[in-house]
Amino acid sequence: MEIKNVRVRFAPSPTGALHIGGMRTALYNYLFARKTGGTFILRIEDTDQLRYVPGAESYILESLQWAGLLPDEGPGFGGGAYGPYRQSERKDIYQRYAQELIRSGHAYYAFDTPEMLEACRQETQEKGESAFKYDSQTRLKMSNSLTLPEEEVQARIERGDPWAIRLKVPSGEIIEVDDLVRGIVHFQSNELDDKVILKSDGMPTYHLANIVDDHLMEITHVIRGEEWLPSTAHHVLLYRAFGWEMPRFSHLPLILKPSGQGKLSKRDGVQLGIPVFPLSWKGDTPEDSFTGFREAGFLPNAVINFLALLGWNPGTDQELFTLDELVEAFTIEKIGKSGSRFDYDKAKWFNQQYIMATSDETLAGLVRPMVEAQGYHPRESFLQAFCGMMKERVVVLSDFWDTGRYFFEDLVVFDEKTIAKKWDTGNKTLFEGMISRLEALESFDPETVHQAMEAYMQEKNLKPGDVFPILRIALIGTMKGPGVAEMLSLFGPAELRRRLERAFGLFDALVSQ
RNA sequence: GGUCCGUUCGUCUAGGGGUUAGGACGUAUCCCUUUCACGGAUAAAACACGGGUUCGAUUCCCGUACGGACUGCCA
Repeated sequence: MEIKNVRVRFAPSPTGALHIGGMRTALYNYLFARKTGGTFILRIEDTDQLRYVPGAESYILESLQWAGLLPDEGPGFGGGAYGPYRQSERKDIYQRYAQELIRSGHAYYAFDTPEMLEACRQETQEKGESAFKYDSQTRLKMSNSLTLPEEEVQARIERGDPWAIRLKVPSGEIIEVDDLVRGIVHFQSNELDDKVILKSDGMPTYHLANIVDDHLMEITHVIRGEEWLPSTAHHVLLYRAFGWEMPRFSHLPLILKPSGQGKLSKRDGVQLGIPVFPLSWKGDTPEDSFTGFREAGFLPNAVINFLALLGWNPGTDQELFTLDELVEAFTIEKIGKSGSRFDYDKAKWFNQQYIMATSDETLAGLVRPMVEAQGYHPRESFLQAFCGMMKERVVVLSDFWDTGRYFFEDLVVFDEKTIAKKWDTGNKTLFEGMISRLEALESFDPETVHQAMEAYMQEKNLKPGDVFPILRIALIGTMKGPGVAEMLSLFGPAELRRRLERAFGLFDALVSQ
């Protein structure tokens, strides 16, 4: 057999925001392409002008960019020999091939309007029969170029009557699909309906467009969602009708709702308050607007890592992967067959792991806009040190501000219970003595600060429990947070005196109430 | 309803004719510790059911149940 270069495509429809499941499909295609030294192609399937949503295509591009899954070919990415990559720009190509199918007897004109078909469906449903299907059993009762005389067909077409082209599914055949994930799947052609392949508006349906493009673009492997498995039989028929070689198919398991049943939908995101899209999307209505993983404070590598392991695993205990490591480990054979539930807790865990592994400098760059949006402009060294001591205490990027805001602003609320229990106005002079001692320090690194405190505490016969909780709350208002010496070091002598004196005043007021 | 796909701890999953059925998230407890986290340790927790095949099935086959996808001139 001829060995061809692998060419795979990610073919989303620009009907809205790109779902996280689509993101995973893109990822697996990307990984397979990189692993095999092949080509990763982006194709925009915009043959449905009714469902077309402006901005969706750029959303898809931005999502892929954010995730680091850049196509080798696609709209705006070159690869001229195979373009264009938007199906709406390939209309005439599909029409040519549809005509070829008519000539070879594999397809026919159908004049039945959507309204008439709807009536047929209604009727069978009311009679309690199984759903109406336009197939080898019923097509001779409908109005099409199989039942109408040749002259009538011509007359209708010339008159401008609307028509569509349907695939003429042969009867009595067994169709075999050899799926790389699922093995061999059989279909009886008698069960298949005569799918519309060219719509009355002159656009192809997915079925035709997908086969023609995959052939013309020399796609070798089709990796797509499981929802396509049932129509793959039609696709096989199309390849046969054209006499074209088929790509290999791999149908990916679905991503399921976090709880309950069914596949993950955008509704789950808003209902549970969790992101199910890579980036935020602003639709026409609040119900059609979503927060993305990026805006929820996730790092792209964490999302990629999480997604990669949802339905695939390398067969080892490794959980953390760089993109390059994923490429190295990825094989289609290791893709699972059953649907995977979307586990947001696991996603957060991945994010935390990635944040901890990110340098303070990089983190500061990500956190700065959030802090500045609040009106604070910390020194870079301060911000970096802040990120360094907070990064193992946050899960998403926004936590840096949410749980660390009191490093920038003066506290207005503090852990009153602990203060009521621990604060003794009479001890204030002891703390003031400690402040003076610290101010006299030549070096202000955490280690020196800590030693000075220990020495002072020993001198004055103070216990850690009498000192640390009070300082901690006086500094940032809460019992949660980095080590006290670290924080003192971060603030430096002047700011530490300011914060402590202000807080002690607050404590006095509280206790005297 | 019909067609197709699937089923190992709560979740993501490894494994595969003979295993104490392994790991991770989450949960609980403990250790580390000035707090919180991080890190470490321990624990509870799974082969849907019924028939075969076999000396032996969680693993192979067939049913059943359950779940899912598809069933548009949507993709």
